[in-house]
Amino acid sequence: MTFSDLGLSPKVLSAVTDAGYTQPTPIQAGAIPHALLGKDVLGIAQTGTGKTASFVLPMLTRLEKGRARARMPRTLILEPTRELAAQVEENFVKYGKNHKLNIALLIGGVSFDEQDKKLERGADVLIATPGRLLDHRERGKLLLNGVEILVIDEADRMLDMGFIPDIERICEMIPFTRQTLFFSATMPPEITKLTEKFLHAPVRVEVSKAASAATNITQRLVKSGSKPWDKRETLRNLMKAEDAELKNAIIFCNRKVEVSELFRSLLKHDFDAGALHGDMDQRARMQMLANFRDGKLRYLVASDVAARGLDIPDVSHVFNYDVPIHAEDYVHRIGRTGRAGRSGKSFTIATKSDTKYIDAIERLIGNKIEWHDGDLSTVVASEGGEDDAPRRGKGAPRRAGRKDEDRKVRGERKKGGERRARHGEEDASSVVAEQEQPDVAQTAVADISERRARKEAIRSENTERKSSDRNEQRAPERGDTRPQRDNSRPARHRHQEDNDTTVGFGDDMPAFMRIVAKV
DNA sequence: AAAAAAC
Repeated sequence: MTFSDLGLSPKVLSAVTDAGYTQPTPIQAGAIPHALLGKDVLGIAQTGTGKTASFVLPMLTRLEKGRARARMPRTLILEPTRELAAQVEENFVKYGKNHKLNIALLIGGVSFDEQDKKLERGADVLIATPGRLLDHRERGKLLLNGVEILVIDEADRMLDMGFIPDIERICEMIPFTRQTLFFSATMPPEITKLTEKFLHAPVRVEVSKAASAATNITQRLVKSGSKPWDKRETLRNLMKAEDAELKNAIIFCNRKVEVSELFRSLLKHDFDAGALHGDMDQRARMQMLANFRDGKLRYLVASDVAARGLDIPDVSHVFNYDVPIHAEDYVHRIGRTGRAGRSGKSFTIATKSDTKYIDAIERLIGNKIEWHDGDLSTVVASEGGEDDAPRRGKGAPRRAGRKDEDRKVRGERKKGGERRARHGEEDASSVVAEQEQPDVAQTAVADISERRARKEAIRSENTERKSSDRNEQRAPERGDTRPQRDNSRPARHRHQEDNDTTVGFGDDMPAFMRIVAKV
């Protein structure tokens, strides 16, 4: 079976060939012929199975006929996260290089202006996260009754994220005559109900994933004391020990604050690290990811926003700074390494309180994970020692110093207990970034949240001048999860970083995918 | 014990 057997147009085939692919993955072989015939498809597949191309390629073929009208996109792809949406856009650019298509990416955290312009011009392909899409519609900038093909991607994840009501609303805005391509890794009852409601006689294409994680990933548990400084020290030792083998690594934390804390700590220890989590402003998110992909950053500290779907080829190591609470996340996280049949290594830092989560993970993958250097019974409670601490006065008692340091690493945020406004994203910080690094502010997208933040900053300056906490919070800080430290590098447009292994097929096909393809 | 997503 080759791509030329699937019925794709010459333009699409040529782009696929240029990208170096000849053999479709099971999901592609199963879905593409039906999608080309205009049938609804229910694809049950994980990310990394070549799922994206299984809708991008037939859509491109079908889009060759007809033209888009202003504000009336011809196709719509819904994605749960901004990064995934951007990644799908990259795929359209890559495989649509022989087409003249207008592609619009509607995601939060960036300016409306550019998105409006693209809608106005008429989008052949509209890729969106649900919130921003609905926002545009409510502003009257978008009509969905011209949509011919609707793609709902990662439906089960949308369910986890509470997007289903939004998805239903959007589905109801699009004519019945549309074609719907629906993808989900799992089929919980809510998702089945959704497919019954919105799909018409779908062809079911299922790629079963082996229950256990790929065998080319070496997995180890690493014992650690449970205090943050213990865990950071454990991690650093591990990173140093693996240095020779380590090309690049993603370090997963369970919480966004932990991402920030660990990131700052690693910087302090001169590790070449970036950070990625959902409360960072969009420019910083994009830039961190691009820099990591380009090899400008060796380590990426991330929340589970990076656990699924994101295509970062050739990560040599995954470290779980925290044991994931949901066993499934473990499989997704370590699946960021060992791609393309390469070998990968994953280390999971475990403390005494993690045992029940480890048990659940081992049950899910059907295997015991080996301990790297003895199990938790040999762990000693932490007392004193050096961590991130810069030099302190001699007299300072060690324990207190540690805690003090820990708070320092955590940043001033802890002090005032102030909480950042939810929708201001990283609020005033982007203003700081702008003042400090005008070059980036110029090249970066004009960010509406930045303008809001600026207003917010001015207002709080007027009303809360007395509060030193407040002022401190706005002070520039090197070790923040915000873009400051990378601002010296010009922002690159996402189209320029053309990873040639964006879709999980060809030589990037994980072993588990070859197992079954039921059509 | 979390994360994600509009402003």
